[in-house]
Amino acid sequence: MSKAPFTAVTNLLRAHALIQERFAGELGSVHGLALSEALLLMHLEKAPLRRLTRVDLAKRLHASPSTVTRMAAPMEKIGLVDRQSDPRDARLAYVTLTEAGLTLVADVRKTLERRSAELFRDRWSDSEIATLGKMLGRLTAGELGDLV
Amino acid sequence: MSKAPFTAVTNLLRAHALIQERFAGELGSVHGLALSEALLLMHLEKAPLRRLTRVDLAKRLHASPSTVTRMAAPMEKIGLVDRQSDPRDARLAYVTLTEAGLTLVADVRKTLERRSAELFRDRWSDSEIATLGKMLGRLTAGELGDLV
DNA sequence: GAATAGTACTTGCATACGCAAACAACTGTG
DNA sequence: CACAGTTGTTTGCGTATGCAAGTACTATTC
Repeated sequence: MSKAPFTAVTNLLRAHALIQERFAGELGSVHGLALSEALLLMHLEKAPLRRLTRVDLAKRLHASPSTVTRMAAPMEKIGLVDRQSDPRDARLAYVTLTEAGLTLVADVRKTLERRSAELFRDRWSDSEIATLGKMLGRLTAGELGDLV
Repeated sequence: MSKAPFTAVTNLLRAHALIQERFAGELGSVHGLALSEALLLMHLEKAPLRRLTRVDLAKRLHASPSTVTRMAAPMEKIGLVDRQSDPRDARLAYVTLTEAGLTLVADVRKTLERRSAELFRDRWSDSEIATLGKMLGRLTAGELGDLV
């Protein structure tokens, strides 16, 4: 009965907290966004027609639909996203990326990519980083919404 | 300019969400605890004298001292932890693990270890799990408070 | 030893979030 | 077509959390 799985899980929890700390500050001060808002924009960027319904967004963000509704409201107010309805299904309310949102998300992505690289800057080889990414990806295989 | 670091980070965020989902439910229904409360108890279990000040706990939990204060209150009410003051420094208010807390945390640990093992059950060799744990540990090297 | 600076804890306030309920619209079955 | 069940969205409510300010105590500096 090894404790390796438990070690991996607790270390993952700590690594997650580290990422939150390192990323949230710059994201907020430079782009005025929370990490969760940045993720929302990046999911839209990757989606066909650059739009997703609230429930699809919720699945990708691992959040509840109500959270997405409330996150989208202020982002719509400042013009990063827009609301579209579907002529076939009047229940659907797409969150769509605006031009301003598209511009911002490109910058945000650059910030996040740079911070991610800094996270591994010391003592990590390229192949180690790739291995880590693949292993973590295997844990969540089958989920939708890749951001890269 | 590779995107491997960014891939690793986003996959880690997803893996974290997966763990939250998988662990929170059973932890709540079986032991009546939130994951954060379980982590608090496990940190106390590992600490010398099985006690920590609120700021030390906050560092280990990556939370604010006020959060620890508010987390400890109900756990003190149900007898899992106790409050001790330091005769040398009257500012300090240790959170100490009670006997009941010690008993509970042993069960909680078993639950978490079992769930952790299940997370890797398919398609993971022992050495892969160990490698993943070591890599994640390297990211947070230098932090205090190992839970294993 | 008195003043200043730093540390530990608590509390008021604002924010973020999930759940459950309400509502609207779609789907399928008879 | 009618009606029951399902799905998408919103909103009310309770909870969790961080920040900033306040309080109490300790450490430092002169």
